[in-house]
Amino acid sequence: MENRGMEPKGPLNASIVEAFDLLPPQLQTAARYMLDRPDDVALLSMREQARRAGVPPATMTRLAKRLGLDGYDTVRELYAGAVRAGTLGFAGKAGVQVEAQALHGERALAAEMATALSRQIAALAEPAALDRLADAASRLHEARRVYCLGLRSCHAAAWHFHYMLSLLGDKTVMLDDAGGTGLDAIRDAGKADALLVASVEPYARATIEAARYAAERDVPVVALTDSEVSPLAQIASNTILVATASPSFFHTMTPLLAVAEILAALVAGRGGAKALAALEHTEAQLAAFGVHLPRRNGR
Amino acid sequence: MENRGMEPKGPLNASIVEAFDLLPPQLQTAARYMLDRPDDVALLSMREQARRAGVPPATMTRLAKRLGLDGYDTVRELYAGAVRAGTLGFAGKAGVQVEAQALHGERALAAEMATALSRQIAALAEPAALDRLADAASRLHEARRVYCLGLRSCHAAAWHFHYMLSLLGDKTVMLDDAGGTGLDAIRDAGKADALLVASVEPYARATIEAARYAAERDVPVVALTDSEVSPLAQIASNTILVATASPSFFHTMTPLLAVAEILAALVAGRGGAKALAALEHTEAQLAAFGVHLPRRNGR
DNA sequence: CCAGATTTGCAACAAATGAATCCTACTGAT
DNA sequence: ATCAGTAGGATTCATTTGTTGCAAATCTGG
Repeated sequence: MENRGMEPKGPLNASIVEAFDLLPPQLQTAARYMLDRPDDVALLSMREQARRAGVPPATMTRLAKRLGLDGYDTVRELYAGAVRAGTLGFAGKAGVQVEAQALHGERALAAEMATALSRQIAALAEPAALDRLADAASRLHEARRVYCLGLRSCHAAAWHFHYMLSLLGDKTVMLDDAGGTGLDAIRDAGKADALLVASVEPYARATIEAARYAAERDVPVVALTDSEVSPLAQIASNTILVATASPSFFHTMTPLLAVAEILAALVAGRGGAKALAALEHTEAQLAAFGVHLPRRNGR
Repeated sequence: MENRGMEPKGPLNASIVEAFDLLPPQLQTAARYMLDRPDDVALLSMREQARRAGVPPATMTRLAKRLGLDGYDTVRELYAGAVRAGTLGFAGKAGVQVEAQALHGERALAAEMATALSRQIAALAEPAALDRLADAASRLHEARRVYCLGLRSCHAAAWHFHYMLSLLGDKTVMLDDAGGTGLDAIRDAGKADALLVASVEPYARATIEAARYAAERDVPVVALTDSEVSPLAQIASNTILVATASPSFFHTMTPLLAVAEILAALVAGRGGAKALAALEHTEAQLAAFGVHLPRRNGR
């Protein structure tokens, strides 16, 4: 993040991209950082950027020279100029832009979807929503095990939540229908566990039934759903509401995923240093398996 | 610490104006400079600002303390934050909220994540991004079949794209590693097909290799990735960039899902009435199977 | 496998930064 | 006229900054 954005145009992006392939690995990570967070380049000291990029300070200087500039100060002046000119500005304008300049057809739809999503997600920062998120995170944190359930359109969010927490340990269990075994694993859930369940209209019967089953067994149910009066909301002990309306004729699941990610982050945050250690352990394991392409440094 | 939603410029403007009359002359010139050039406050060193304002450096420090802050570094951090968020206006409202009403700990993190996501997604409405989305949609629409690939953290987005389009017919094929069969199905892809592939840092080796394989066979590759210089971007014929930065220590996949949804909507839109008919057909089938709860369900 | 070139990290450096201190100049009330 | 009390400037100090030199590590071609 930071900010940074979908297409963070830095003044040097062109040069960087062009030279990138011929750059040695460390310089690539530095270059990459500059591409990813142009506002940092303008606002932070060089050493601080080096710290965040995970390279020694010298690398930043070397990169600057490699790009044909005098030193890193020159780089920063360039990016500062872009900030002043508003070239770096991400969105914001976009919202206005969409309404002002008449976009037509496909582009208009895409732009409308993007701005709609943006608003819906921004709504999650409202105090009421924050309270619900914090409460839910607390429930999930206290649970011995968290069962994750989401079918059909809600599968992506539930699965992703499970995936994120699985990086920190084996606290979560994904409930899915693979192999026709149904959602049997929910039978193991007890009072000390919790069920994270996502469902939006039209509510999948299997989802609701599983949630009901869990609730009857006094398993705390954390529901991600689309309405205060959804069948899930009535079962659940915690409910988080997400918007699903969209300019297209599909429902959107993006706010749902956003909530899933925020919840996962909060739960992980409660884990504190232990969670971080677990994450590093996982990463080390993955690295040992060669799952990922080599990345010349961490962070 | 009052905050009215949308001050035109600096985050301290209100405090400054309020205190201005009671300020000694030299501090006033310093204060005026801060009011006039908020950009400089964020981008220049304190001494440099003092130089330009025509006051000794000490004055700037004194002004900062006079405003109730620790020192001038604090001032600059504030203005830097405003540049990151404020210059763009729009969802920044919530961001201001975070700073204004002292949110602490968990809620603050949640709020920051939400606003960051909101901004990252809003960035998708920028013209450059819209172009890329439209081009990619065109590619996918023309393809006979669309193979969808995303492993690990990118699985959710790839799967959801597949799911959405699967509601409209069987044009898409999901490539996953289930059952250890690997990504073999990609072998069936040909020139007339397309591969939609998502991968962000750290790039999963299998994903990149599969994409490379496809590209070598002249299968058009539409890449959803996080950087212009990601290994995917170099392979792909179409690239769409998404932000993954997040205040939490996880990468966020929400913008990725947003792109997936927008793409699916665009592709569906190109299908026109036929797509809609297919959707209704699917829904009828699902209803026949009793997959969903009856719609009128409340209370 | 090795020589040669390149890349990389560390330590050192001078220059700058932001803040603290000291001291003079000024104010206004008595 | 005196004398607090503040303002403002210069000086100083401990940090931090951006850069460079050098040696170890790494890669490359023969």
